[in-house]
Amino acid sequence: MPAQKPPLDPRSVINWQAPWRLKSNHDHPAVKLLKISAGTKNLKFGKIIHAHLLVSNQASENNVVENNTLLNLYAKCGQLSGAQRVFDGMRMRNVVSWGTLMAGYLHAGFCSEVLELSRDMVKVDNLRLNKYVLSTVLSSCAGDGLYCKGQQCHVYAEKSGLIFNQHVKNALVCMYSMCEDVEGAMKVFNGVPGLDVFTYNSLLTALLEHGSLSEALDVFRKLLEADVEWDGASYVGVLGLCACLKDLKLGSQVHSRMLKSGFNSDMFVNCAMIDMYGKCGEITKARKAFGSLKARNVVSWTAILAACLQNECFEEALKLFFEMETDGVRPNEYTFAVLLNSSASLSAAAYGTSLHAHIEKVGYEDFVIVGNALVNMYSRNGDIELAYSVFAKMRSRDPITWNSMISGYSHHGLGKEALTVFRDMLAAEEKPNYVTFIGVLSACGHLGLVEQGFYYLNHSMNMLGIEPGLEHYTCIIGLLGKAGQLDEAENFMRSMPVKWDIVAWRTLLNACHVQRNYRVGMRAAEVILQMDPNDVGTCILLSNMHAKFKRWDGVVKMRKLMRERNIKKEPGLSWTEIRNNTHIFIAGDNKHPESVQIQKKVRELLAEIKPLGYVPDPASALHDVEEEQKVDYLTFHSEKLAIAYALMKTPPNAPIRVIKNLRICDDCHSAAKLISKVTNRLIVIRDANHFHTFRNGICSCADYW
DNA sequence: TTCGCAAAGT
Repeated sequence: MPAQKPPLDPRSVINWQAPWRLKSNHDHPAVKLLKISAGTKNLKFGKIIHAHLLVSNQASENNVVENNTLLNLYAKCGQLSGAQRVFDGMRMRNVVSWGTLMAGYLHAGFCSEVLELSRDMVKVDNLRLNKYVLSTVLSSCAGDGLYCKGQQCHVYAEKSGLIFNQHVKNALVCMYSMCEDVEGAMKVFNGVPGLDVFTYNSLLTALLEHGSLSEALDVFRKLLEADVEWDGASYVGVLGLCACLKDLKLGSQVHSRMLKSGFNSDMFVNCAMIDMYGKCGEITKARKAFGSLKARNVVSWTAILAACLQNECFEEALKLFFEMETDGVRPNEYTFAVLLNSSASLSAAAYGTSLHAHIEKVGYEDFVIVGNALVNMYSRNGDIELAYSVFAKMRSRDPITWNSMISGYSHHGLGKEALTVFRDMLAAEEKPNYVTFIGVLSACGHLGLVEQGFYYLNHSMNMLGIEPGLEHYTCIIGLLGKAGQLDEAENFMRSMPVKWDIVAWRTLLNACHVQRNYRVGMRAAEVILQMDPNDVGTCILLSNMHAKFKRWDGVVKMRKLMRERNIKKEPGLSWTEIRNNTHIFIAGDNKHPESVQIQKKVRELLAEIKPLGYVPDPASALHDVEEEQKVDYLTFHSEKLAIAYALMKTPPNAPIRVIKNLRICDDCHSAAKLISKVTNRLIVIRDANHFHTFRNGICSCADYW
């Protein structure tokens, strides 16, 4: 029976007149058209062909190739039920039929169904996995994080020799990367010869995502040696590497390579370029890259916003945000996350709050990254209660959400609350990571839980396969120091095969300062000054310590040393936000228009707290100011001025929030405690390291900071 | 019949 002429575009190159003359099924015009429909995802057109086959009685449940093509059409177009119907109706099936259906499920995100199908394929039709099916199964393992299944596939790939197939190898590398087994991924990468650009790209991207920078650099070097041609994804990956390394030189080289190879109009590559320049501190070049874009989308706008904020061009960022909206590009969750995070590092509390309102108005509050950024913003702005209320309301959370809350509580000295959230995290079956334990260990520090801290370090982390790092060990120093076990802390440092940095030794020195252990403190200071003879913080702490022990010769010696080496401390600065305006105070400052009233207010406050036991601490005298300044320095430390001003300008009962660039000194700390009592105000001071929440005469840090 | 890429962060 001759084929009917279907209602088709006459320009079609297919010969409809004489299909019977064609020998192979593969060349059947209907099959060809179905392939075209699938390739262009044109379901409507494909359905017409399908209907035609049915009407003209050409459709046959025995024609495997034709049915596979049909199956592929529905699978590609995301019509899983249609694909499944075709599959179920086939009397004869081959590996391709199974593979096509599985690819459909994979694409729609039904990874476990893919694994089920692969089992059925072996069991029901007694077929073996080929390179296509194995790749699809591996991708499903990657998508669902099914590490063990993925490893079984690896064994099968080795045994069957399919591992030498490019796609299988790429899928394996990808599986290991997605299951966070960097070593496994690198093993396949290094062990099997013959890599293509996809392998490099997917491995590089995955390594960057997991922060394995040295391995990423390794892969990058091999990519250069391999002399394979880069595609867009290679540029994106390599630029991402430059951004993480903050390697401007390498980034510029990649830029010129990109210009030569004609990838300069690729949107993805250009966004990565803006990001790279932003992260490398080259805001001018980031701006230039953004300016030369032919089209802008929400990603490129967000990238330039982030670049501005990272480089502290705050006003420009606000201007750009406005421009973006007038340009008709709507901000999305990433844009809001960028803005929130910068208002957190700025501690622009009022801006953060107004952003929150805006976000709720446009309905972006349910995105995890936005929730995370809100938790972070409120916590960093000193409002841990609001941070928690956002956290509690979040519908979905990721490890960052939990970590932000745990470390937020820890920074605020709320160890008990931090550990409660940690327990909730475990109960929610979220896997803690490297960062989680930094927060957990510092919470143990606040609570003085030495044994528990060591248990987390030695057992819990080990069980979870998390290798402790310098930050964890430094938490342990803090933990021992806080518990007053300074000799133990020092022994721990001297016996562990850890490359301690200045921060770790300063943690010990600080503990000695608080616990008044002159002996260990001097030894710690000696080590630090060997590492960096000009470490300002240590010189000051050391001189304070001498003063505490009334070793005035030591104080004089330190002062002399600092003068000789021209070690200048940063001037003490405090700021507070009142009705959207930020007021900055410098110790002993009389340039503020209301400085007379402010100083009067400070004197009043100090007189008020004197009966409660406030005694000026001479050891703190030089904390906030240079020695040469002939001011009543103790009285007019910057945080005292800020507190006094906030008390003058805010309604009774309103909490007071102050940020200070240095550590708060003993004197201001005890004054703030008593002021919170006599004025019945909540006072939150964020200093260089901690949050101090003063309430009714007590500080959240329990006088240890 | 299969795969990878951009903006946020603790």
